[in-house]
Amino acid sequence: MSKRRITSKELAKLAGVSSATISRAFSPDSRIGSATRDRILAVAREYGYQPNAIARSLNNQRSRLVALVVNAIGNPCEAEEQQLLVHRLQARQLLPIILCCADHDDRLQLMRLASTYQVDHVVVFSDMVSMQDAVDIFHTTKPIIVSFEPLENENVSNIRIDGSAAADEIIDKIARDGKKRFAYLSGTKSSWIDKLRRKWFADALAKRGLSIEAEAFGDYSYDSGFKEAVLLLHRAKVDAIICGNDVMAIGARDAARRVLGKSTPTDIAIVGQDGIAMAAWDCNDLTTLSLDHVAFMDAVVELIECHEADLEGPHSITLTCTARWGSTA
Amino acid sequence: MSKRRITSKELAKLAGVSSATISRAFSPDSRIGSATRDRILAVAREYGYQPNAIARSLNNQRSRLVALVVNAIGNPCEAEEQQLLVHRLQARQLLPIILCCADHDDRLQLMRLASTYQVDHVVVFSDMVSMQDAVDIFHTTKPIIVSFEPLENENVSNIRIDGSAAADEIIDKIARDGKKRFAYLSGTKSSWIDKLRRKWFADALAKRGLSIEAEAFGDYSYDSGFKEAVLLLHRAKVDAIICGNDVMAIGARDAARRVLGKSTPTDIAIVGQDGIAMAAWDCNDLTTLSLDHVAFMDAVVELIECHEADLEGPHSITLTCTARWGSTA
DNA sequence: CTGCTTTGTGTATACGATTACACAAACGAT
DNA sequence: ATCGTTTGTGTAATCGTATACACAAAGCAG
Repeated sequence: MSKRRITSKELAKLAGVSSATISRAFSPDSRIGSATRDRILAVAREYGYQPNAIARSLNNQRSRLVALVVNAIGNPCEAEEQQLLVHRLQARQLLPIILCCADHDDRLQLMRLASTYQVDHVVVFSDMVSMQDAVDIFHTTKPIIVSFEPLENENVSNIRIDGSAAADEIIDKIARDGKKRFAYLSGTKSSWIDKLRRKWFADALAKRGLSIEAEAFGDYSYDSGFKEAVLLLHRAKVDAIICGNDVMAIGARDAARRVLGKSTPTDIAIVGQDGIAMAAWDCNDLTTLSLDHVAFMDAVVELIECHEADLEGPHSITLTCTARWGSTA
Repeated sequence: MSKRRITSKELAKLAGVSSATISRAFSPDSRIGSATRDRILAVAREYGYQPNAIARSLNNQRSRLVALVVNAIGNPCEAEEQQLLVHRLQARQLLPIILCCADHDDRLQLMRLASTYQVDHVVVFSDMVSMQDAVDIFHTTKPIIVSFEPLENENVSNIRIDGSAAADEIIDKIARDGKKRFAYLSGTKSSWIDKLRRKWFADALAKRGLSIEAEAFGDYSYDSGFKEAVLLLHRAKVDAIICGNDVMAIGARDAARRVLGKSTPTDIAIVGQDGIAMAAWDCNDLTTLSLDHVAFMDAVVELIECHEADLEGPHSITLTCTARWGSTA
């Protein structure tokens, strides 16, 4: 029943040493006799002693906490990456704090709250947060922010994603299949990453004298993909829809199939983005502009390690997307 | 550039008051003149001062950190719940630390690490961790553990889930449709929750003189559902498969369709469990034993609030599952 | 055996907030 | 005008650890 946790001072008494020695027993490279250390660790185990990380953080000025700013946990498009990152952080004895919020103001509030916990690193996945906000809120703790916005800021490291070649490849195939009228279904109205993705495809189309003829905005969810596709297909005669992510693409395909009775890729081509595992499921088999999530999260960890090692300045990594061919385009 | 965060003592000097007064300005119900408070808050905003949560936690003995022990983030079956819970925690100014690990030993290590951060609450979703382990590791901090294991322990609050009625309903329908030979595809070999779910269906079958004739074990993933279903259908002539979760059910359905050329529900009935959003997608339309995730997470929060309010003793809540009817059974 | 370095340990302080206690000023009632 | 209460603020201790510094013991070279 909630007995108070034993402190180093109390353990010191029990082990007949000073509290400083207790601390040293738990620090790998500190001057301490190996006999003393072994004895202390034994007594510690006996009494269930573990150094208090909160107190250590206060003293150290390092919390080993990492804030992860995300749009959503539930959406598979992000969840896969989050899972990979969380595992990698944990392997380094870093604990992830998830900041997840749909509403913009709440998100800033949340980031302010997390910043009071003196997080060592901040990973901003959410493209709704501007780099400037993130820098402002976290500037005092440790100013590395891993993000994907191509903004040059001395305190921000970022990862850039280039999908132009893969988008070109995909558009090439679809155009050669005879499709002529393209629609783009965005995930959000305001995010820059959505605009970037759209540009990859718009450029690929322009190269072939084509263009985005119809457009709609969803919220990265299946339901929005379904609904917007229905509306889109009713108001415009398009034979290809490029979607902002895979989940919306699945929704759009279901809409085309079910509501309009069209089949892919004969009647209409559907393209997703992200390359999540679900896209490759037999029932989906989506053609999608795919990002290597493992490489992506490795890059995030690389940036974090640069920061842990106190390497100065911003760092930048660029990743290239590839096309995953399915039966929808 | 990583300027040190300003402290209350420094701000005190700037505002011409003592650090105690600074602290009071940030504590809602403390004796402080409203003029002083306003002035301090203004100066604080100007210098970007925010009380250091780590220091406060050390003094308070309350970290406002919550450990969430989960099997996976990436699996949609859990992710939806996690998302709901994270939102609810954040609304209460509680920050969630995710502990996510497939491997059993790592998980215990991770829990030990989190416990050194003096988390206020622990929510154990992962059914691979025994209550005893959780109680042992977290007994010193705050001993409330919200879990689903029906174990009576004075320091553990739990949520029980009853799906027996819904399972009965589902089996009834399938049996009336003429299906006679049932298989059960488990999510894990060792978890008690999986055994519980299996029992609901086994009991419903027994009531009708039927039984589980074939069995297989997966890992809650699509791929394992697909693979195990193929093996299962090759070695046993079954016409219904009950799956440990929805994702495996989708895998099993794809296997039956694609590899065996069977269609649902005519040739074979497939049943999932969880009732995730994806199960209702047009392309899946799964029949599933569904749990109300909102009610579920509300229950978790209710237990946490009991604990925040220092209500003594363990608390227990029971939730009932319902059947969601789709086109797969 | 002397002087110097290394090793192991204790003492005391810092980390940045909260809060019990003390006390002065202001206020109200008689 | 006096006493008692309330209000606002400062002082100092506390939370649990890490570490700079001091110092004794031990090891070693000459």
